[in-house]
Amino acid sequence: MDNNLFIYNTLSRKKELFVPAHAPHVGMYVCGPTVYGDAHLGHARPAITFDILFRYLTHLGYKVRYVRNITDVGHLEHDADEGEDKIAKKARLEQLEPMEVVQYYLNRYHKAMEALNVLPPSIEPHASGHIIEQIKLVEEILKNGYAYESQGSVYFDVAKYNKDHHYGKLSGRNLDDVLNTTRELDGQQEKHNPADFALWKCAQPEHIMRWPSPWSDGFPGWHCECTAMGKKYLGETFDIHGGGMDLVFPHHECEIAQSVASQGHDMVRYWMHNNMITINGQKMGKSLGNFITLDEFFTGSNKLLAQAYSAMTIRFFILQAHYRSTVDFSNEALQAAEKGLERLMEGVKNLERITPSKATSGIEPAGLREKCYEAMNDDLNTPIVISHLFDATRMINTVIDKKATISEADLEELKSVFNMFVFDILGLKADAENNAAREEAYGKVVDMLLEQRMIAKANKDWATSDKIRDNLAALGFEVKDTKDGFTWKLNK
RNA sequence: GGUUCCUUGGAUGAGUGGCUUAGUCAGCGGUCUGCAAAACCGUGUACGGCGGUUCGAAUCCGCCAGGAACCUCCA
Repeated sequence: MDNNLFIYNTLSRKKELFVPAHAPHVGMYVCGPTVYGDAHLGHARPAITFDILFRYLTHLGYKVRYVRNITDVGHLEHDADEGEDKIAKKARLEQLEPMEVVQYYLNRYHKAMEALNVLPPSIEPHASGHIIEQIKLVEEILKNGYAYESQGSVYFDVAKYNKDHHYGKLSGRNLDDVLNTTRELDGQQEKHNPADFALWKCAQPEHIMRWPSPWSDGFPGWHCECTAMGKKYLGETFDIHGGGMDLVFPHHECEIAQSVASQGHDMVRYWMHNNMITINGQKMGKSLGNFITLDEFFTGSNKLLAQAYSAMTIRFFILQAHYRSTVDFSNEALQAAEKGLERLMEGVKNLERITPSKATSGIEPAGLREKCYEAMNDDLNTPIVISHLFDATRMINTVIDKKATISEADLEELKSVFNMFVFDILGLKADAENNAAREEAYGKVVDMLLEQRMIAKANKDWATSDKIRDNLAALGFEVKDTKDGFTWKLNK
């Protein structure tokens, strides 16, 4: 399982050679969505980023267990410990069972992920299905003296922990900074210290989602689920933990503290974080209200959108930026991505139309595979991979134009590299046609018209010929003349 | 205010000491075509500002300006 994959570890702030603890097995945990609303463009970023990692590690021959959780309890609004549970609030507003809310949005999330060609994870555990594991985690932390009970709730004792370990090592903070900047909020008199976070919350009488525990009927703190479920499915130590950069503090910092406090050491070897998608230079997010849902992109039903964008355009758009850079949404950028993707996919199709020659001349197809691997190994540099594929696309088109030739061996190599990187690793695909049969029928009509046009052309009846072509163009059919006939395609 | 980070051509977006500063989109010129389209070829006064280190900096260091994320839930 030799490889030279370097990934950026948030913990060390450096690119590190990836060496799994138990090769060929790789354990990978990624924070999934809180399912109380439709997924938006921002949610596509980690899903696609870690989909690429999942695909690439699998491609390299690792046996990857990829866990992506579903947060369906314990995620509070407004502030860490006193707000209303997000799921419960939505349920109350829509008069549904909380689990109905969860199921509804989870189904829609899965549908969006499928459209984006994001592979399903190996395990997708729900927080609400792991209450027992979370209670056990809290008990261990209590036993080790890093937590205290207060009025039925249990809090993590950050000050105590920080005496023995460094609270803030992931986010680069020290406890004094945290203390100086933690807001004083109402109802925090239960805590010894404002920086302490809840491990278990005693439920108020009106709270629907509640479970019995040694301390009270209540629910687990948000940070517990990932620690408990990561350990359950990936063990005390696993390789990769991913998520959005906005989760570094406090969520992932607290996860580390919980792991260390319960088992004496951190679970995670490589922490990876994707950057944000911005809109007008600002983070796209639920609380800011400036988000566009994925469905809205697919249908174009949002005032900010000039048109609909296919799921593959979204995927390609995201992959054209490195995952640790912010990427700014704009119609112009998405339209550029749409055209670029079309060019690339056209190149893939053209590959099948090439007739190989005896020798390769005029182009230089060698080394493409290595260059693509090199880019992937450099912290998943997908924009560079794509640029290499575009270079190869130009070669393909040159051969198609009969301005260069390619040998059978080189052609096979190009096909192999394209299939591997475009489809298997980058996970791109041709956008599916919905009503294929109907389109086929329309296509035949277009063929018929174009046959007529061929006749007109043979008669040098340019007026008729142009009229057919122009009328088709007006309907969105783009006609291309070839040496011995024609091809056409429908634009949108 | 604290912590972390960013600022590259018309739009995006890679690159972190020297080799031609990727690629995509848009623009311009050309080849091809009956004319187009597509494709191909060519084309761009880009590295926030000011200093410093260096034989050499977009790339390292300092200061300044502007912006962002986190510090409360957020992918």
